[in-house]
Amino acid sequence: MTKNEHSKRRRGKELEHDLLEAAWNEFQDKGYDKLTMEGIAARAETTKTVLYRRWPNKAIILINSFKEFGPKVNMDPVDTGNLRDDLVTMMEPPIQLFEVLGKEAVQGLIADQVGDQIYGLFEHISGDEAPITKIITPILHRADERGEVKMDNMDARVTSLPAVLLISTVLSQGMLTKKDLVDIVDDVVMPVFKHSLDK
Amino acid sequence: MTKNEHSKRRRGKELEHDLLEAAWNEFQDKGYDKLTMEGIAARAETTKTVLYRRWPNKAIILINSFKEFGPKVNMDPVDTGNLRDDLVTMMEPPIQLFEVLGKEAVQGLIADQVGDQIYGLFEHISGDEAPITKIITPILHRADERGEVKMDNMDARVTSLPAVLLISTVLSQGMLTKKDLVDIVDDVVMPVFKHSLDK
DNA sequence: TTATTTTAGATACTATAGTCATCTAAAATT
DNA sequence: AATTTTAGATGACTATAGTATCTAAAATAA
Repeated sequence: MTKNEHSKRRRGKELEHDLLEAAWNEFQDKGYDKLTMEGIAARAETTKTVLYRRWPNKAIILINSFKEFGPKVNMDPVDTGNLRDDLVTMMEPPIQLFEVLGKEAVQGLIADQVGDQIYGLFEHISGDEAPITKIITPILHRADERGEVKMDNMDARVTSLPAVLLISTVLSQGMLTKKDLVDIVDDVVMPVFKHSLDK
Repeated sequence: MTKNEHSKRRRGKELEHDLLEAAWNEFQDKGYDKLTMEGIAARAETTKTVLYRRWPNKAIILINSFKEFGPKVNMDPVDTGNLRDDLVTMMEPPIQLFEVLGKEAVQGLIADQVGDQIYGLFEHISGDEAPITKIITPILHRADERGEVKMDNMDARVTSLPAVLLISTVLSQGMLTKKDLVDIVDDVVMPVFKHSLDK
């Protein structure tokens, strides 16, 4: 044994905690592009093998470390009384996320194919459903009761539209502002959702 | 000189042609995931540096080799007389593209950040405009003249919607069928485009 | 307490991306 | 024909991802 001579060998939850903490600190110091498996392992005083045993790549590690060590982003259930404002409100937390993680990381995460897990960063969501589905479903239910939409006529392509447009905005602009949200909702999402009434 | 003893040193267009041909053949043999810069260079009897001098990565090389050596996908200007059918027709060529390149390659190209160049595969498009813009603009002009839309009220987010939805469908399903096109147009794009009339 | 099982840790390895310095052939210019 | 310029050829190099294998510590079962 060459390094770490005095410390006990860590295991299980304790080790996992230390690994994710190292990943989070490494990300803060280096940024997403310079975040490497080697770097994380070195900071945690272990080796890549230990990381790969748990997570398949740095995108997944960062997501998990964010859940443990990142700032808590408030994602309370929304109920403004009308669909349009519910949607805008629902889409605000990702802005905070971009502020915390930065453009480079968010684009990196999307490029690394974990864009659809971005909503999963806000809370622990159980089951196999996409996080966006879990969040939008109660909003649409209430809108349906008020007669604003007809859920029976809305499929996954339609209900996932807010997430799809958030992601494509970030990819094309490297940015996400409040105005983007409002435009997405007013110019695209609302017309599509309303269309569910005339079928 | 160790290899290639008998052939003249190639240059300029001739060399570029050979490199792209090697890339296309290599892609046909190995598939996108196993396509490597080394492999392409070896097949062209040269080295990676020669490739990197021209193109930054394998995604861009494949796109360029497709333009030279891939099958020609018909992308005639569309004019069915109504917006809805123009849109569906406009979106059909990508299906052929997926048939030729395969799921792995298309997802790879999108992951490698060149998804927005997919429409550029159908023809030589000049200028800095996104290819999708060039294709959809005349369609929207005619629709505007017929009173089906109001172009003044449509921004880039709206006009790029067909391309965004094609890409997100491929990413989420790894597939693109005629039914997808029809649903995209009828359930999403048309309601959004029509909405430009009431502002 | 001892034997067994599990899993962390260390080392070495392969594959690929991408860069760099240098050499040299071929084209362009004088 | 001689010289200069351009750009292709080459091998070496670094960085990182990801894997395979072996050793040893900790947990557990006996």
